Amino acid sequence: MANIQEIARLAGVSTATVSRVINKHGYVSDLTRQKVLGIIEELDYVPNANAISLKKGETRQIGIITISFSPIIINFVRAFTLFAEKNGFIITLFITNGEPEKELIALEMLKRKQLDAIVCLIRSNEWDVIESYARYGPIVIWQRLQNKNLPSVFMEQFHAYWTGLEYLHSKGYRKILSIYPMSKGLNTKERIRAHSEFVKKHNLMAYSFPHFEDKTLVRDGEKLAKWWVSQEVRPDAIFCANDEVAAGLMTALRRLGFSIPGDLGIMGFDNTEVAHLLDITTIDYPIDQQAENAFIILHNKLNNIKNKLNTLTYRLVERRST
Amino acid sequence: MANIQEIARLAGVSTATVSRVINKHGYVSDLTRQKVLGIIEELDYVPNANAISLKKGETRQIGIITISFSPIIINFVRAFTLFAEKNGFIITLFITNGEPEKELIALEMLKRKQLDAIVCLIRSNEWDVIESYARYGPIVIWQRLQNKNLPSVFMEQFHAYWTGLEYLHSKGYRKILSIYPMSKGLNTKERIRAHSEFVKKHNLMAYSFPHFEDKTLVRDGEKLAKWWVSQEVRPDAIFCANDEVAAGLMTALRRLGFSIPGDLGIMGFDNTEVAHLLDITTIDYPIDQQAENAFIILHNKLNNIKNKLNTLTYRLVERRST
DNA sequence: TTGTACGCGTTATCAG
DNA sequence: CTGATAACGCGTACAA
Repeated sequence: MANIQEIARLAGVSTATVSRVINKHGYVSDLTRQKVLGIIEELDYVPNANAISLKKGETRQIGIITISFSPIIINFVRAFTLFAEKNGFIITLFITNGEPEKELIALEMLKRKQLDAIVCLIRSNEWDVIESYARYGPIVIWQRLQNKNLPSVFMEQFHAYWTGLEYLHSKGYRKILSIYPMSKGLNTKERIRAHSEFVKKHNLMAYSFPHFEDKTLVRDGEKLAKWWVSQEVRPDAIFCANDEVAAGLMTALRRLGFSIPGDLGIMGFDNTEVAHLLDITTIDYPIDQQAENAFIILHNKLNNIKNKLNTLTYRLVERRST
Repeated sequence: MANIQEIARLAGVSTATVSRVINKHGYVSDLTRQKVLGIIEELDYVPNANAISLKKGETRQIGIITISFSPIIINFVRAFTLFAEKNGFIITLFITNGEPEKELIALEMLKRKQLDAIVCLIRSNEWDVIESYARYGPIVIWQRLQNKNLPSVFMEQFHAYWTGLEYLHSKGYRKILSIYPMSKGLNTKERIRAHSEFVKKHNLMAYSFPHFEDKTLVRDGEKLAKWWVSQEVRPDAIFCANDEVAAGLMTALRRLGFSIPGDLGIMGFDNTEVAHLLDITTIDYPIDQQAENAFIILHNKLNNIKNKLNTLTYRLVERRST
């Protein structure tokens, strides 16, 4: 396959000139530029990416690690990809299925200079393992974490959750059940804290329900519907871990003939598409801006600059499920 | 960061020796090997992947292109990744969302030598565009296609589908409705052909239903349930485009109080996990072997060898939905 | 405006 | 068993 030297030879110029034409650096006369471009066209020449990477010490590839896909993850990836591509980066996806070795492949690629940076959405290895790779290139985390080597774009959820609870209270709900996402996550802890302080503040200790954690799927919501139906004393509102759970819960109950919000108030979290579709009250959680922040952090580290991050703000979106 | 020269200097040997130690080529005395390995360990050295790629003219990275995820695609990717990793390749996923430019990113990476080969599961560009990249490296296709530059691992579906239909007939079903997957696909055409010949053979022209295409999701199956309920003259069996549609259909109908297979026989296709889970009769479609074949084809082309492909065989899996 | 020459980090050939 | 050294293909001072 043709290389830069062949182009140079055929165009009757030096490789430096060809390089200048390709990269639009420095001065090249129009005549030689045309000449060179002609040959490039003719030979269908493209620069060898590996040579460039070796020379520049960067691949302009960023890896994104996740265990699997959920709507909010897809949104994050989509948004991040947009920003990255605008800046000439390519995204490589690593779906680990929870296997630590798969995650290590990405981490090793960072170490071996095949990746310039990594975004870790949902990890499979212990934090200290991931942290040990931070010296090889910037790694940004999505989950909440306090670690000076692993910046995180998490958004504090206590107040957002509190806002949701207060809203439900203002609508007259008193027997409120909270459904929590991943049990190991700090966000879950924050929500639990918000809920228990809320219960204390309004003196709602009397209404206690089982503790539901690790509920993040539509199916979880559907199962929840069965549970709700089977209860003697039912919650009058359920604040779901995310919009998917809320959607599963709502559709399952309606299918069984119950009325939402007549029989039960339902609230989601994240404001993903399904919440819009099914008219579910939810908390808008600015995932696009988190993705942009993730990119800005990496970009800053890569270029030793200090562009400002977006300040993230949640927002209650009132719809017709409450 | 440390490079091979520094290791050589510190170990008091030449870079050639260090390279030999790393790659386990040729002869190195135990003593110097230990010495070199010690320094490598000490400096936490890893070879720079870009330099190796440049030198060897290969990256040992294979790209997989798909529009999005479905269970069967996930299975393919999982299986392919297994074979690839066993042979020292890394997989990069390109999820295009149907945008041709995203697909072009992968294709361009092949051209620029960042990818050694590509598997195209579901394309977004026209075939001739994809074909024009075949000169830069092996590309294997999943969908059915006749093209000498683009080998395909598709599996002929006419007989498999025919087998399914004959099975339904043997169980006494006469009013059989077929649901088809992607309308543009050749597989759909094959299935339509099988169905119409089947109808002719058994003289079932009297029972005709609307034509359903592009049904591949659980949701599609659920909608189908509504349609079925609303009909005056109902099919007595539905041969679904895949297991997901079958699953959606079955669960929705059971939820409405119908009995499967009492009121309706349901048959899936692919034999993915959900068919096992819900006990759905289906056609086992050996996706793992297709994935392995895809890898074998690429591997053969890359190394100019001729390993044999698996011969693919479908199989009817009788369960309790018919 | 253009060319020369070196270095990026490896592997592999050839000589010792 | 080990060491020089020439590629691999490109970008870029520095010189002209």
